[in-house]
Amino acid sequence: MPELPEVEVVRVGLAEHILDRTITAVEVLHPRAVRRHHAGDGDFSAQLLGTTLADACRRGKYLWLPIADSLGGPPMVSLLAHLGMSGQLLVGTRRVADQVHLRVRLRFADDTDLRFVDQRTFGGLSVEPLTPDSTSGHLSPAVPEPIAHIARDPLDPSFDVDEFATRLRRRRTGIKRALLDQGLVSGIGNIYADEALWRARLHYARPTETLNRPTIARVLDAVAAVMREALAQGGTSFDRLYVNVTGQNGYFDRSLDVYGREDRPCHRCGAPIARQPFMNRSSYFCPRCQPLPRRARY
DNA sequence: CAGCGTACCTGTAAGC
DNA sequence: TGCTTACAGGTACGCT
Repeated sequence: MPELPEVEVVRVGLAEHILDRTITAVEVLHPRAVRRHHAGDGDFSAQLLGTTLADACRRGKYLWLPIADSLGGPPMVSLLAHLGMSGQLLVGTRRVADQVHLRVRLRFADDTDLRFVDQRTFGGLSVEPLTPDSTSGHLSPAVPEPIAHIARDPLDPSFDVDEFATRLRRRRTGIKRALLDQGLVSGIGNIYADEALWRARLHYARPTETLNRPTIARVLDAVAAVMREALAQGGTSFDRLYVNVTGQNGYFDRSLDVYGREDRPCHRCGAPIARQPFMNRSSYFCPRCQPLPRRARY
């Protein structure tokens, strides 16, 4: 469930299903799933056992669940999750059979459980200290230490457009590479980058230093709009790897304008959508609506 | 040090 | 049919 809308669908599901329940067992079935927890899987389990998860938070593609403080103060640590390319967080019960790629399970006192299922094991869980937020904005809730460098995402009310524009124009790269840089703006992945650039009519290799303020605002508006629309449809699911906490898939794949539509007609002008290799993957775009700039940065 | 290429995994689908 | 290759929603690390 990789990009922001899909992760937000999961966050909402976690908030509805697993908060304020005592964790009675922690099972790490694949050590790679907790490789970011440097103290090891024994410590990972020990830090969670007997606690409750107080909230479900997200920035970009990262999720975290603050652990209720035993003395009643504000949480000091949190369970941090990243879904990588194929991770799922599923709410189940004792009677649900183990998934093939089940990596970690937290059991709760009421017979429900939270399962981290991940085919490719690029995702993972860890327990991390919470630290005051260093990014811009008036509200400064705590964030897990390893994601302190992750920028705010376009759906964050404290996202600072001016700061983003300044930093973007200092870059010497193409617009798509910049949009995928989670330290500059978070939550955007390969699907929504291509969809937003199509909406903003910009080629993915357009040099960032050539973008003026109105154009940058247009790109950000396109990103936010496509993400809100995707969220309303439960996210994008090409296959059963991408589902919410109860195993339901999203429907935004039907609304995609360019991603995965090579050789099919552009929804605006009818020209065949092009696909080009990009960062070991693909970029999809309309060669007529999004012409190659005179100078290009890939 | 910013920017870019590659490695990390497993599975599916297409090509021969 | 079976083997090989290309590709997949992401990030981290090493090299230049």
